[in-house]
Amino acid sequence: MGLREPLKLIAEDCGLPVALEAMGERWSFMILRAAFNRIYHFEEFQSELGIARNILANRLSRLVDHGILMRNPCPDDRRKIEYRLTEKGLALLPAMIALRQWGEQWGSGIPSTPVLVDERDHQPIRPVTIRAHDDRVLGAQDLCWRQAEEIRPLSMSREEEAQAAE
Amino acid sequence: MGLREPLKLIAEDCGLPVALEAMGERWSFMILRAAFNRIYHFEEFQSELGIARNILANRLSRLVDHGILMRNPCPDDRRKIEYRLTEKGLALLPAMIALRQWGEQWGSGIPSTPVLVDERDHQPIRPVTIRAHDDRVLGAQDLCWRQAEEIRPLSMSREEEAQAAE
DNA sequence: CTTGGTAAGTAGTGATTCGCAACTTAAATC
DNA sequence: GATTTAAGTTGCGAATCACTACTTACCAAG
Repeated sequence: MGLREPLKLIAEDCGLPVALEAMGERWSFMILRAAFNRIYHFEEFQSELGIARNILANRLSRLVDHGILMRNPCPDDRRKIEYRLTEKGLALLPAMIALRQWGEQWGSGIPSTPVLVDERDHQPIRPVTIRAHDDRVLGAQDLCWRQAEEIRPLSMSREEEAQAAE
Repeated sequence: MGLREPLKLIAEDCGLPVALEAMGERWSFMILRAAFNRIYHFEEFQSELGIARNILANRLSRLVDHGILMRNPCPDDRRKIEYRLTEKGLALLPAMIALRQWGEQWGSGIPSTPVLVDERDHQPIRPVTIRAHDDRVLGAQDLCWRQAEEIRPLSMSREEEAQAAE
């Protein structure tokens, strides 16, 4: 039977299945990207993405159910509904940018214009990387797993000590 | 007809559709995660993930086709085949970690043990963030789009100037 | 207040994919 | 030679996807 088991039940030690449960379907990330690009209404999503209407309705509902989008009826035109990113939805930006940058760099090498830049000085953003607590950039070979109990704080800064003491 | 158009044809200005074309299917990220966790063989993936065998075979082939995994017959046991991450596959680590961290933080708030730590000092890694060229952390409101031509270098370091002059 | 148009969503219909189990092939092991 | 193991492949029913057409609620013009 195609009764698909939620992915999050498979490896609960990890947040990845939880994230995929919410965002792992075919159009979810494209809808999220559109929402970041100030697309707010059903018809806008539909014409922007070319997605089938029933699928779009289903995805938007799912994203709302997962608390990634919020559904606000427009006060000025009560036919219209605005889908807006919640805080939880906005928090997906690093994941989306990381995916996007990977696609740019490794997928058929498109220079990809327009470029995403820092609004303050209009310089391109850096590639998204894994960072150690002291901001060193880490690769896959620099990482390993530890139980939470094994982690011991070493050489806190003043700020961090003050924060930890709360 | 369900003849699904590749997502990358829809918005070519962006690497996201390209990334989703390769990694957007149901099990792809779970397989990638397993590969990062030193799962290399078909039967290991199968028992680790509980995925159907035909789907697993299909996904592994697709990931190999996309250059994310490489398929190496084992010299010692010629029945066995090792699926190993390529450089392109390893480059997905930031995207995967970003997704994982989002799932941890926003999905039912699991503390998530074991924790991913820096191998050098066994301290937990930082949350993945968007960074400006000078390493400032940026949020969604700090970003905007620019044409590549509009970007002008300002205040290069010696190294960057030397690199740009090549 | 009726007609036309727009926004959002639903229903119907095939094509495709998914999930499960059983089967196949080739190589290693007993 | 017989059995076991690794890596798939095949067949089938269920779920999902995509396309089109239809519906409902609302706004706007005449």
